[in-house]
Amino acid sequence: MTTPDTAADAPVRVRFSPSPTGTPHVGLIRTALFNWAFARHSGGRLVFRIEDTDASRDSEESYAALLDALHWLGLDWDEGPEVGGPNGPYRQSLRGEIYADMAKRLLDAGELYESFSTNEEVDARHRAAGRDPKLGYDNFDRDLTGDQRAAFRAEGREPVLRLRIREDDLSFDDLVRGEISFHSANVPDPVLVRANGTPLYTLTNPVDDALMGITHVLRGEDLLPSTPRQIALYSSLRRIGVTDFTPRFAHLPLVRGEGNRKLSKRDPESNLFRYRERGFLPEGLLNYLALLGWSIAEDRDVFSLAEMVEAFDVTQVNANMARFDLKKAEAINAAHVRALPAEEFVRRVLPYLAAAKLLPETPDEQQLTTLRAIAPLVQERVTVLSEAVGMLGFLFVADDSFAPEADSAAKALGPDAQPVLAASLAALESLTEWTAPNIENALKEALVDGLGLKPRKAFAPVRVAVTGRTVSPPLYESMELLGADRSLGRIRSALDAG
RNA sequence: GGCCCCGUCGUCUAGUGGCCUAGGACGCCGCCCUCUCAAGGCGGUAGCGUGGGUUCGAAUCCCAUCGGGGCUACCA
Repeated sequence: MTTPDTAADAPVRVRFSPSPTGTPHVGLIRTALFNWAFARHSGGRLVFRIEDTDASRDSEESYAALLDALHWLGLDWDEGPEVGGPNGPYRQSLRGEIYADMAKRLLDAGELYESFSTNEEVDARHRAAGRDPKLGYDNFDRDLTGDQRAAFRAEGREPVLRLRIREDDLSFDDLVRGEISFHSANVPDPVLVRANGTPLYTLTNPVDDALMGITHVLRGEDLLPSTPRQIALYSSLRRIGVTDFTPRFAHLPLVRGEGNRKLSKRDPESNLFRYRERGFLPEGLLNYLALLGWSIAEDRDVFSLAEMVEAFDVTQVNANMARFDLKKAEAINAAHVRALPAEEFVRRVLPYLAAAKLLPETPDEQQLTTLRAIAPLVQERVTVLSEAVGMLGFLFVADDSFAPEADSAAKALGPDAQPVLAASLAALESLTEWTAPNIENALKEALVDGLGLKPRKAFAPVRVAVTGRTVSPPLYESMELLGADRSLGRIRSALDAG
């Protein structure tokens, strides 16, 4: 293997370098997370770089979305947009001069060459020689003479710049997969600069990694086939003195959708912000994403980011692809929701209640007190924060717009419910102290002892009358918080409706 | 087609030659608890793709085969 050595004890420098196209994808975030965890674990630095060299696909909205995503998740970076750093600018669209200069140096040194062949010509040559036309570029223009190049120019053709791959063996030792072998015969000289003079990813990515001193490249497996030509470019950059080492590579398994489906950027299932809207906790989603290819211990899968940082080791990452399983993601998230201190849960759930217009942006003390009291009861019943909206609606909705849900009413507020509601009302009206234990005793006495009903039958009508749903937080506590007047009022309404 | 990667319960995984008649988690099923739903507790379901080697011994190493995936742009 001829992989050049990495500077062995150089401090770790990793990077997250997405292209701003579309909405942030969960697979992309997993890559960001692993880079982040690797940097933090090793005490290294994380560079955040935007690879926007394709003006036709990149957008400012996507750029903003990327920043929004990382901020929300709490994944910070040491160099890059917003924080700056010694190797800026960190958007490739702003680094045109750097690439132009680098391309010139490489061209002057003979590491790049002008290529005039059209795809049709390459294709025709393959066919004429009896080769498979799908082989790709045939390195035809490598040794064009000055006269030949001038002749092409005279035809009005502008050349692309290709990398002259000199080494035969382009193998490397992948941190997650071990040795991976490529022979240059299968790696055509790649185009690095377009005919119009603008640089391609094939140039900008390795050049920036070199200029920014990146020691480890952690990225998706989809980029594995581009590694050999990048290694070749590194050799060229070393020869002209731009860098003196080649980074180590780690190709992370791809994240796929249900049923082995490809998780495309259009797929709603892949849209990070969808998880935020549903009320995933950043730490919950990140925990789940970490599980896609990595595990912290044999018998454990719920952990904090700090614990992940402590334990993360990229060489322990699994090489096979992982499917995104929403059920498990929710289960992991639910565990994080339950682990939240009650006060923190309140703080986190507030925006969701506000978005649903259940509470104002800044609730009053009365509302906060109620929310704090019910929080522990709701916390263990939701998997995502947005579920709290449906569960807490009955407490905050205005009385004149309160109405039991149709399904629930049909199930529990039929004719049979009338005597139950009447008995409940009678028992509760005589209560002097409106507390959960008293409510419980009164209802049990009236319904279970009095009417001889099974508990599960007995409380359903009351639950639906008061909370509007067959599924709610515990009934007695809910009624205590709602207050006697409102609770009794709702029972009377249900009675009248029947 | 070519090149490359991958192959343990349905899913995510532990496993780096004996600790494995394969462990955990999610899901699913049952029971317990119980005012609904959760949570919690207990139990269950289910897997080393196949065929050859190597070895006293293989989920672990090798080969083949089958299967899955990625790449194959003047996208990234």
